[in-house]
Amino acid sequence: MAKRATVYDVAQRAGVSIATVSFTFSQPQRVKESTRQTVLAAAAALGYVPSGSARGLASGRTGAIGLYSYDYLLDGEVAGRGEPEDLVVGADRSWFFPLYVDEVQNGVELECRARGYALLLSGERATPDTRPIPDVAGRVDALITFAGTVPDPALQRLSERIPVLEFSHDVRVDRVHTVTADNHDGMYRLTEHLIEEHGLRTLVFAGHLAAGEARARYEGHTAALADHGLTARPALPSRPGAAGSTVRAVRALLDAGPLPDALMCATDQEAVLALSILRSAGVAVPDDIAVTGFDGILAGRLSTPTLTTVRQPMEELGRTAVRTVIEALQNWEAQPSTRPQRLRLPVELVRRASCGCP
Amino acid sequence: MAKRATVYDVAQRAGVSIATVSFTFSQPQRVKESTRQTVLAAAAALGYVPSGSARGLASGRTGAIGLYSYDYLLDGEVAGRGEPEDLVVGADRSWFFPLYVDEVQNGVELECRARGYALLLSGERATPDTRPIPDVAGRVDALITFAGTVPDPALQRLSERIPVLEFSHDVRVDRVHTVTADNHDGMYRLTEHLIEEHGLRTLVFAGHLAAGEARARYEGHTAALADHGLTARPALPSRPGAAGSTVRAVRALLDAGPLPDALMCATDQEAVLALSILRSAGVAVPDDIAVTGFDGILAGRLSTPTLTTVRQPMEELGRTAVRTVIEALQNWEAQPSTRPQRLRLPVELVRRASCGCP
DNA sequence: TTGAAAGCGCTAACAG
DNA sequence: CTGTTAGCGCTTTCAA
Repeated sequence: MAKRATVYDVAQRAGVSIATVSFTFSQPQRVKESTRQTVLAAAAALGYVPSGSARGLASGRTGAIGLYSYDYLLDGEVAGRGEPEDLVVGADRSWFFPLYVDEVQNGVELECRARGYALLLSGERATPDTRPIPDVAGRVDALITFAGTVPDPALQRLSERIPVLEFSHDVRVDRVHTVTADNHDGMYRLTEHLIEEHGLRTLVFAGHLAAGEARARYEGHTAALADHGLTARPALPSRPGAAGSTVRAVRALLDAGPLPDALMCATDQEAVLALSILRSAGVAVPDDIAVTGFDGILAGRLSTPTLTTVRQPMEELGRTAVRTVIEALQNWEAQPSTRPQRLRLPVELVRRASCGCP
Repeated sequence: MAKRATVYDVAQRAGVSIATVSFTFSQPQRVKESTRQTVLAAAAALGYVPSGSARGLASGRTGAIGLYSYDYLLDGEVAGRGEPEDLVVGADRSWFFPLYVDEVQNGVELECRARGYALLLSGERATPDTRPIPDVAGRVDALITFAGTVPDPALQRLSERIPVLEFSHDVRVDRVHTVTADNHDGMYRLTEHLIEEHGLRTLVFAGHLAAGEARARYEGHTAALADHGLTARPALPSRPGAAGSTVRAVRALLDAGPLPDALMCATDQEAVLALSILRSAGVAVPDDIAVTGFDGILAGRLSTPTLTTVRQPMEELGRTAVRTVIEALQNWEAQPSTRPQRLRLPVELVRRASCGCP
């Protein structure tokens, strides 16, 4: 409770100047051993805790990297209106935890830890009564964001001040680094697998094409179909996290007459939901219809049947992002004109039961 | 790249004082509408991003809560020496992700988000070349730690400066709030379940009794045994995260002659590992021996057989912690003498296959 | 409603 | 090796 001790208090108690106190902590070797011990003792006695704010202000560096992510409570369809089918299928976050973003975030955490940076987590708020983007941006040395969480103009501005990286397929802002998985290739191979190994012919894609990743996946899907002389159907609109939209997509499929051979979802989250909806509709997967996902989240291993999917190197995506911004940070003063990185990591096909594989 | 804009730049461009700029952001209603617009326009034009450090220094608040957790690379036995059995059983973190700490952290994140706080993540480092504890402590308004990550004297000191909460069973530092699950009760009931429902008699506990949680679990275990007229055996030393220790514990069991009826592990992490070790030794679970865990992590649902355990309300533990420190923060100035919270959340028995339940 | 001015606690030249 | 001295950018009285 006592007023927190400052460098001045420590300096006074140790009988030295505040500069010496500062050096004792920041550049120990610059201070004579005996002096250092005195200072350390004084600091300990006073319960001195250096102020991160003051340090950041004076040095111009915070030692933290920011991660800006989604608002998980965003899904008004589930939390708010509560459509019956949402409740039935258990569409809440905990049902799927850890999600794609959680695993990527885990990679970010691990790499920050390894590199000695603290990680400042923030994100969209359901109630936009605050302005958290500048809030977090002003407190970190570099910023990492998930696609779609920060508007382009804001990203643009921020990227002029600090290194900014977005997990996204698209390149929309000049100076922003991007890291993504090979969405096109993954979906191409998965589609090809269904066609060649399982002899499926009528394949339907469901996803939210406004998102760059999903669009790339759809393009991989249509490319594979074309290469095998098949024609693509238009994508069914469905959005991960908006259970209602996925329910409607699946229902549309059920109502449209004979089922296609396969339903290829843009994400595992949607696919697992689809599995659950199909089952409660009495449709057998994979016998009546094959279902696939994309991402490789744990929920796909726990589903019935287990989910065939494309696994992204989630942890590695996170680690790569951190490495990239730290590198950018080091070049920041030196060569401001360094080109932003545009990284694409390889993915892996995961054959499980939902496509008909054993 | 341009030197980042400050209040001075914005003030100059808007033709007002820096105080007005500050007010525009912090207390909009105090500024005339037209002035505010002018300031906002100037800020936007300059790409102004308020400095969190300066703000924190001046206001004395950071708007962030710190979470200090384990170093996941800590396990030298796995990463370093690489005992063969560690490699065999796949003892790395990703095998178990998300761990107990991850799910608790998730709750912390969610609640911080909901309450408008940013979350600063930090933790022990394998290489202790830095001093991250004060580092993070100096940058946040309140600190949450996992038991055992911060030495008591440090906790003591920090708790005199900011609200501190530890996820721990023990109360070792006066002013530190604690949140924990009911370890004793959970293990008591689990032990009772094995005795009453499955008729088991010789039960062995494995865990790291130096940890308060594990000790409480062991005590619940012995209490249940005593209440049923059975005698407890000494606990086998095993530590979660230190695969080698668990391997040795299980091996000791195998070498000691006839197997006991059950192996009750202090954590799921150890139990899942035990399952894997027993299987490779040709021992059938639960037929030859029952195995149980504690925590309720996802890995226990994926194991073969699935793991009977006690589930802690992990997300809720995290959320409760955040609520508690925020409340403490609000009382901080008002009534410094507020007693620290000592919370204990209820747990739930989860019957799965590894104890012999269907 | 706005401005002037005094810090907040620390770092980093620059002297000595 | 240590001390002096400017700030770092913002918040916050207190006046006007």
